[in-house]
Amino acid sequence: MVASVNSRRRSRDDVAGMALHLLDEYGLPDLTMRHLATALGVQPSALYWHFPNKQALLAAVSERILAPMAEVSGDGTSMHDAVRAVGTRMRECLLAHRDASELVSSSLALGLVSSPVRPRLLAAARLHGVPDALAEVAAEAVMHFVVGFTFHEQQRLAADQLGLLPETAASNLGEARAGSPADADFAEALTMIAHGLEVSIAQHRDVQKTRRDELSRTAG
Amino acid sequence: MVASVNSRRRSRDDVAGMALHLLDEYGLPDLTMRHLATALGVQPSALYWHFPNKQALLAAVSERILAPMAEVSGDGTSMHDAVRAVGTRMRECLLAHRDASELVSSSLALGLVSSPVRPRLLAAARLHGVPDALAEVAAEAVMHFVVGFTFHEQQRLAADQLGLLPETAASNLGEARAGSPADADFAEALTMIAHGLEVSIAQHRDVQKTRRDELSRTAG
DNA sequence: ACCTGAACACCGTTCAAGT
DNA sequence: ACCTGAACACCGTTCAAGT
Repeated sequence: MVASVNSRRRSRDDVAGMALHLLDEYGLPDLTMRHLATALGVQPSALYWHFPNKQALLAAVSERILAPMAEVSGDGTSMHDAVRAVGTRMRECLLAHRDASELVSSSLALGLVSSPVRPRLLAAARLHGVPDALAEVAAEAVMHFVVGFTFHEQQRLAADQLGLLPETAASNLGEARAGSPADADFAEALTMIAHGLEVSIAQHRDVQKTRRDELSRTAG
Repeated sequence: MVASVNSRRRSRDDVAGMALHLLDEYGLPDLTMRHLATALGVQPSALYWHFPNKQALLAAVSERILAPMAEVSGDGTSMHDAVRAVGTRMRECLLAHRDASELVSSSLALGLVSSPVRPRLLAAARLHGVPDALAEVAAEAVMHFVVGFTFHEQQRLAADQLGLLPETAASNLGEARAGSPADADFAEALTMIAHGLEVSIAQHRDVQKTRRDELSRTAG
């Protein structure tokens, strides 16, 4: 059923690629070393030549899922926009693959994959003269919110697809449509976090200014 | 090694209680139906009289972990304080038990346990005349941030305990000390979210006022 | 009402040995 | 360098049968 069961040797990338394919097709619970090996036309033990263990394999898959994050940068008009752009993009990455948020959440928590939010928010901060420390705090808030929100969202989607809902039904179409209510909730909460960052920046500037004033007063 | 292997019948609560005990003692990966049964002096299949499956059992454990949330209420001086109080309390609940955030995260995502943040923030909102919708959005942001942050924090702790760190070492003592750097990061990010809520509230009030003004203008 | 015994259908991982 | 074959030490869950 799945292609490439011929006798050619597999590369590390082939393995990760097939794993991502199986993830989309059958979901995380069925992404087992044994199924993956079968799909590649190989014995399960063969996978351990390419990856030391399953978690390492899943980390490689996580990196593929987050790859499109490279395309977004915080070069917007403000930190506010950067937070929204990066957060929105990350949710898109996670929604693009089945069970991706659960997978990425664990890779991130285990430290096997680095935050895709942090470097982009740091870059934006430097562009706008905002201290790194504030960007780091915002990056944590954004990343955890996005992963948590999308995890919740995706788990509900998976439950729906198993036909566990009573009335409203699976809202048809596996793909999340553009105007979903979750979209609005997500956007609102993300905006709230962005607002919080702006307040923190303003407070920081106030403190700086007060310090300067005191300094010039004692000096003058 | 673990008590209560006598012949008395077990209640649902006994099972959940022992599960929480095993969680603290051996961690989530070793919290298996078989280990739990052994600790209770019972066959694995016996557990399925008390719970339909493992996830339901884990949901019961999650509820025990979150039980202390009942003690906190949003009756502080402001919404800002309510957000901080509830968020801080939730993190304390999760840090009080090994691997608790991973466990609770999945129960929450599966919808087997309801948000402990939502009702408390809603209560606070009513007290302060803030619309429910804003409290709901804030509740989502706070909950996901807290769970995500603490998940990350706890996973690092678990890794440390397995002696996987090179230098700084496991910062001794399994218990998280009061002055940990994670505490400060957490507090800062939570404050940022609280600030964001305040901005959203202010914006809402502005919109309301503008509407009232326009109304009285067209009416007068 | 609560539990046993036995089975079913799986897992991830290791490791000597092959090519 | 890359993979096979076979095993090890596990899982969650079901279900007839017992008391």
